[in-house]
Amino acid sequence: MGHHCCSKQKVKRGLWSPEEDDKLIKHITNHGHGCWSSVPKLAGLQRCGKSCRLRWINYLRPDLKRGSFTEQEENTIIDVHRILGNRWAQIAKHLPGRTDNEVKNFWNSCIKKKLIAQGLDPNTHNLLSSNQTKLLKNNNNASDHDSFQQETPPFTIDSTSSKTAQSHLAATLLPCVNIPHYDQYQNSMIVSQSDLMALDQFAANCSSMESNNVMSSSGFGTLNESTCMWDAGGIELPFEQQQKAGAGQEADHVMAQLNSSDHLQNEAVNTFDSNSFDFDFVDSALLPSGVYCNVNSMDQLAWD
DNA sequence: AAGCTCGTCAACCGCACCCCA
DNA sequence: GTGGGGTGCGGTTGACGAGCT
Repeated sequence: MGHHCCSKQKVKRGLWSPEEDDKLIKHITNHGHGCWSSVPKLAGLQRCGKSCRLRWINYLRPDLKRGSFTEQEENTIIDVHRILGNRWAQIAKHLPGRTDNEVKNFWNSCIKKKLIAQGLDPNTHNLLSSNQTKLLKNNNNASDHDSFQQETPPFTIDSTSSKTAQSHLAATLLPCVNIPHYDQYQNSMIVSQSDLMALDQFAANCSSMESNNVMSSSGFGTLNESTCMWDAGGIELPFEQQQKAGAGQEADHVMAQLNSSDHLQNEAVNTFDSNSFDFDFVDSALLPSGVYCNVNSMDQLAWD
């Protein structure tokens, strides 16, 4: 079945020969691609326009970067994917010289496995249960864990969410504070049962939040879905609790940032169970990766 | 050496969107 | 408003090579 753009003509399919590449390069160099459907005829190729376009974009374009992905590129992909999901073209825009196809292949063949190996759901970036991890390792296929995605929609929790959705925040919190540079922190991601319970309690207490609060690689934030922009300090932690936990200067800085937005603070403070949350854990989990203090390119992204 | 399995990646397919007549 | 052509995008396929038995 050919493309509608070339259904009337006899077209060649499959791998491109060097001669075909030459013809396409010469044509586009001399004339530009213009209307892709007319390129094969003008370039003397027995291909459809769509195939020419793909070949040019994914392989022949002069500004393409070759070689394997760098660690920095890998981290960027993970960070952007956490926010955008499988929007490969958007992700590729943050990696100069890389194509959506390249990013997608790299994700499916490499990153996905790494995340699963670390017990993270590659779709949601949430911490997987041991059962889910086993399942994903056995069936390393995106379609196999769609069910997880449906049960745990990524990163969103709002005032209308069910208790299940709210407690999803707890599951979201853990991986998000560690993922950003998972290769650096994978060995330090030690989470006790009591921490998990405390987080769950924290999530349960956040029942009156407004808007959609999400976790970014840069820490707590609020994603305005209509604008796709981040607001700082979407989730507020009570100041006295940080003090009680003995958080130091960095925590002060954090709280100063958080307190600058009192949007949710009062409700969070009012509903927070001061005895059930381990701030030492939050402190140790957040601050080492500089999640509050560094406003990096990922923040800029949300935003785009 | 031959056959098999698995991973990678180029290419294809089908759908959605945009633009224009 | 609408239909058709062109384009972009994400999911999927299949060829190919490396490693293993």
